Amino acid sequence: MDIRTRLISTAEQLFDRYGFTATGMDRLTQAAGISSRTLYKHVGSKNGLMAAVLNERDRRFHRLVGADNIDALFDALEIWFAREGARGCLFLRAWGETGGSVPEIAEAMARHKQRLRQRIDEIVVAEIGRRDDELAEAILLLFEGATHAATYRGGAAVDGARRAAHRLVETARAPRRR
Amino acid sequence: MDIRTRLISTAEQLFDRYGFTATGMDRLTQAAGISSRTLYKHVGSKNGLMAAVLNERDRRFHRLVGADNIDALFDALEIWFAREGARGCLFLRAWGETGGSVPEIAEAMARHKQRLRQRIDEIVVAEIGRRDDELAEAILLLFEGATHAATYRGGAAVDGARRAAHRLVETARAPRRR
DNA sequence: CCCAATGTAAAACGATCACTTTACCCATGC
DNA sequence: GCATGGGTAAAGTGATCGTTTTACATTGGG
Repeated sequence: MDIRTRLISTAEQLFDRYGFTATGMDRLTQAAGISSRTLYKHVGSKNGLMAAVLNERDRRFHRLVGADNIDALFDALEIWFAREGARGCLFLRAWGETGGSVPEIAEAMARHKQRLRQRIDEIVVAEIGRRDDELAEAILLLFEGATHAATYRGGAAVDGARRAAHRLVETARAPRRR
Repeated sequence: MDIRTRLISTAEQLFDRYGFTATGMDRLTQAAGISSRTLYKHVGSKNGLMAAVLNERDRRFHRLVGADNIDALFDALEIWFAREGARGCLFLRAWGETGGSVPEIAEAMARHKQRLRQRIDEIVVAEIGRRDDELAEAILLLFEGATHAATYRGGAAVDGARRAAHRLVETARAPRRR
């Protein structure tokens, strides 16, 4: 495996499991099986590594969440949690641990969340045949909620989010008479 | 002001703004205006301080979220964010930064989330006159989603969650004929 | 009146932090 | 046939980490 890929992948795992600040560079180089000199040649700094991890995760996330309907969206989330565990959104965690003051990290998070919202917009159009900002916002909130509630409620959180999303889609499809 | 109260209150602010691990004890003692010896007499350790901060926050949170209807619930969240800013759930952040391996912190988070779920159960009963686990779960997810989405979407996230919750309450009040 | 409690200031603890440097190894390619 | 690029190991950088210690001030109650 490519050395940079291995570095970023092991860093992602350690950051996710133990936190960013709490994970030292020694532990990181040892787990990745590379020297610290090589690490700094590749990513420049710890912040650079964090940003690289986030950008790689964003790519991987959107490769998985590629479908165009509600079920596929929450199925993807369920698969993700089954594979890697649920410890909250890594982008928000990185942003929080750095106090929002590291530009590369803040930007990575902003990009990720913006893309997520776009994907949900597309799903809404595929589901009800037109744009609906209120519905998209609600699904985003359910997705975000499931991401974080899954840390303490497990997979049931994803089920609940999927069901609620379906109900909201139904009311959006056939708006109540008044 | 009582010294312990001042300590925990300033610690809460610093932890929230800059992260737990990134906030050193020196910075903490200086901001609180106390010596490190006094700090350790009061809370024993940094983990002890973190747990104390979380437990105090839980008390404060439930004092604010004391109402028994949907609007009051999300109004409380909006007021909270206006007062203190939105940087994600501090309980989840503490749990994540410590890798979930500090018992006092994991327990503080578990208690907090359990109480939140109970409060929402009560709100559901007050709104529709009976228990409804699916509805309560959905509202919890919207609340959790708003808490985290507000970090990057601002107060609009709370509005969206409130509207979605109202729609779900409506469908639960008058279940669709089939 | 003084003892105990509670606070301060400041230094020291060893460990660990992110990061750099020094010195060396070993392929590949002109 | 040797320079060069990319890697290693390991020591060292000064700073900062959480925590403890030493020595001293203040104050309220028996």
